Amino acid sequence: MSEIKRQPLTEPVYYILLSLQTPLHGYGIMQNVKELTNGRVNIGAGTLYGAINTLLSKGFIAESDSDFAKKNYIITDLGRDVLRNELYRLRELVENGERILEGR
Amino acid sequence: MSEIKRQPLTEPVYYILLSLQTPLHGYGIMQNVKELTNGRVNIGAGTLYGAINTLLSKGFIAESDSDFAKKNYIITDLGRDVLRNELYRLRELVENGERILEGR
DNA sequence: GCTGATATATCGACTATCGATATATCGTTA
DNA sequence: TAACGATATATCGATAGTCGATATATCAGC
Repeated sequence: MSEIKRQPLTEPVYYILLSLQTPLHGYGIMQNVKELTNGRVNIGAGTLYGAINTLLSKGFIAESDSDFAKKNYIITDLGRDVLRNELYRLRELVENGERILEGR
Repeated sequence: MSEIKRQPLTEPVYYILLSLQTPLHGYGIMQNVKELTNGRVNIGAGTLYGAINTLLSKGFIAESDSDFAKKNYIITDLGRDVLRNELYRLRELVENGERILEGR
């Protein structure tokens, strides 16, 4: 497994990548994440646009069908690999937590 | 739910709290986390001792039966509440990931 | 025309992480 | 007994991520 594919993701970045299975623009990501988490996760503007630039430069997302007012993004194959690995990592956290806290 | 009980935990802090169900010292935490995660999570010294101080000041852990060479710590009731909430948050991340990535 | 929602972007403050560095003790073994 | 690696605590600086505030502009409805 290459290093780049198994970096832990922060919660905002995880939800940004989950939101980009189909093309979506920045503001739409904000709303989508808020809805997905029933209002719990509110991505700040600074986080969002900073994260988008970082994800673009890492090749985890790409620009897609932007018009003059809205820039749309979509996850790349590399981004999907990273996201799948993150899901494994999260399952490990949950399993360890359940085993230790609930004695399973 | 009070604010302090639902702050997202970072991975190192999560594993530090999981390690302190029984009294343990700093270096023991390092080793325990490495073992729990099959070598994947390696908590740096700076992270560990910085996190211990933060957790002490927040009341999530407390000192317990230290001797001159080893300082032992244990999770508090507040810390256990925080850890349980973190487990709920992680399950939400996993469920959202599975639903969106695997169409469940 | 006014207002609020939509939309992108930058800034500074803050926090956490990490590896490097430092110091000291302990047990083994050459 | 001297040397070594493991144990153990602690600080430092570099880096990166998050957040809220601020700024700017467009768009729809009233």
